[in-house]
Amino acid sequence: MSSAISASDLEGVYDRLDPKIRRWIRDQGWEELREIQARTIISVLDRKQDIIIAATTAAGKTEAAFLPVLTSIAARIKPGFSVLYVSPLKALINDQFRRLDELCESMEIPVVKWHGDASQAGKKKALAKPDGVALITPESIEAMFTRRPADARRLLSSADFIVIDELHAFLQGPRGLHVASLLRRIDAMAEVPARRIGLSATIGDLGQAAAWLRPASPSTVEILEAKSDAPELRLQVRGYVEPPDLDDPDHAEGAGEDGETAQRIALDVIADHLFQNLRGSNNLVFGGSRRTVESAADRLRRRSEKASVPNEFYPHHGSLSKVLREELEDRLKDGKLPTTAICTSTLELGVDIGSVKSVAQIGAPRSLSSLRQRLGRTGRRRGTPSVLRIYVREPYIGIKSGMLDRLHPGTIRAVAVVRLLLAAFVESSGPIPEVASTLIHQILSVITERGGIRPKPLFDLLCGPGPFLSITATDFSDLLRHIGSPTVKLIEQAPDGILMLAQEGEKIVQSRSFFAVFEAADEWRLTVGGRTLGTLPISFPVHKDSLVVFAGQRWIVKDLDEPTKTLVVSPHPGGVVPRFERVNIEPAADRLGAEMREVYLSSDVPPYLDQKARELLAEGRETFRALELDRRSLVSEDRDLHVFLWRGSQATAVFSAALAMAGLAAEVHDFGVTLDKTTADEAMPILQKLANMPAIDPADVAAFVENISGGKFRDYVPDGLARIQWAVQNASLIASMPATAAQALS
DNA sequence: GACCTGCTGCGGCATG
Repeated sequence: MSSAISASDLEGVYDRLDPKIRRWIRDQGWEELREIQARTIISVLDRKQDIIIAATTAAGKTEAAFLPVLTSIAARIKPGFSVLYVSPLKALINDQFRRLDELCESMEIPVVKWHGDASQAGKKKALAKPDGVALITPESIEAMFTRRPADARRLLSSADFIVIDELHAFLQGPRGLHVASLLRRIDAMAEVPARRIGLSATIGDLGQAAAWLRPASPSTVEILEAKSDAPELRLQVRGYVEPPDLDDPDHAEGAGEDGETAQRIALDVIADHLFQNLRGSNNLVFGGSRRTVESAADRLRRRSEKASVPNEFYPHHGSLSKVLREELEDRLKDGKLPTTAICTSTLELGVDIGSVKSVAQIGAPRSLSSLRQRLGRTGRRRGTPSVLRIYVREPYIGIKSGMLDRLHPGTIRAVAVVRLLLAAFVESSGPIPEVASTLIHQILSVITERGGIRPKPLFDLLCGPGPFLSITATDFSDLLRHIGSPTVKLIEQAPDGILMLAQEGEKIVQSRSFFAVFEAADEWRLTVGGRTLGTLPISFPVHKDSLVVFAGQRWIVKDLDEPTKTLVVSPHPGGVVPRFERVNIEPAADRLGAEMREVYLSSDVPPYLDQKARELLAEGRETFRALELDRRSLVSEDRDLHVFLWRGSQATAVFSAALAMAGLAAEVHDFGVTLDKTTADEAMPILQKLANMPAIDPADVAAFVENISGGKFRDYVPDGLARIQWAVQNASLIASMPATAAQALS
């Protein structure tokens, strides 16, 4: 629900703030409140609903929320925290603490950082006299519930406001389910449930966000959207073709031979361009994978050495040690030395690194939500444009090349993504396969918190409107029976019906790693001179004298200690870029698939393409026309059959499951699916049958999905429940399958 | 042909 606030309402808003806050505002040198701030002040002070504040990164959302929230709690004397600020990142809490501490000090409102790295002293003080604002992570709330339940009630149950920062980060994935469940449990303890305020920059579907924030009554959530004047966007899409006879481009990337004699792969040429254009200013280069980040950082450092200039290019990703990452973040924020970070998605969210001159992407992105978040890092000062460069790598086309490569999907996707960016499209969130796994986590947590609980109150506490709405009472009792069975032993039931932890459950809950709903893999720790550089996957083959590229430099393994999983390394001129595992790809929305088709059908040549990208676009369109893909969807190649669907990754996966149900094994890709050793004559009757189905029972399709359950506790999820959840979450996509099959036949 | 995120309580010791 959006509310109109007239100009006359906005007058006098400033005077409604606490005098000490007004003074702080004057001290900041602010001349006026932003409109979003004024509107939030009115909503917080005059109304009672929950609020979502959707505004660009630099719009002052946090202040918008905290100025009226602090005004409203200034006179409170009730013990317990008045405000909980929940953040997905510790670093964000530290940034926020710096901004809030001074303001709150003048109001004599205590602020405490409550996360794993925060000082024990601060937490102890808050435990003794809980009051004011707590800045906390979801995992620390979980820890409080399970390790000190009495304190959790005392500290959390009387909050007036719960502020959720980076709300969009919680709309997807198991961690979002986790936070939503914790909020529900906090409400259940409270006499009066706290008002919730969600802060976010990019949200594709505000209705979805409102439903997350207040599941029982989404329509009551007030949505405050800032009309932002987006800065001028300067963008370029650059095309690169890998050299011929590159059997294994990955290996070539890893080997990093880019001397004059060796074959120069696309990344070498991209590195030249980055080196020439980014030196002298602060920039972010998003590499897409840790491997590409290390490869690019290594190349850029060597270019600096060769040119005898100080290196300005440093890698940043999740496997690098905190110290190395913070050194780079400080260097960016400080702004004294020109700095370019080559990063994965680590520098996408929140953490304060100041404004950068440009953003580059190696590889066409798939997520508009991510891309917008990344772009938000540039053009933050008034009058400065946002600068975006997308570098696309395409395989060399020879006689043996397949038609999917000849369609140059990377180039087409880059154009499609830019078109959707300009159309202000942001994807909404899709199914979450970790529902049942996360419910098991919360069942263990509540039993630990309460010491024991009967099934009915447990169901009422966790299920119903909220993250586990799709779990019925029957599903729930089936799940309890399964995890209480003698073979699983997570829980057991006393003769009086009370559920308690059993042997395995005890073990899981006692571990420190219980608090997070996501898993951490076993890793090697790389050290040099006693200093930790970061971690490598345990599967990376290492032995004494192995060479490795890491943290943007080259190393040789001097020693390895198996029990502590430590590698001692020292600098070395050679090195191989490690693989960091994983085989998934970033999901694409339905709209992106459709937009790619539009790009093929259009003859428009966007001015932001460089010469090579123009050629690749033209060649891709030529292939599209030659294959008559404007008119047909089934194309045979050798003994395989391609089915072009032009849909997103989830719809394509569901289609593949529907085909499996009909007896056809399919491989999924960006365009649709490929049927191995199948002719069009063989496939058409099956597609026809699918197209003619008046209704498909989702359960029938679910039966053919592999690896159907996800999450940390997936091994404890009964197969039947996993399939029911998949069917429920994908019901509307499944219902669209006959139409999709008919489309493929037309 | 992916990425990211988080962490208690206790004993023992040094320091102010």
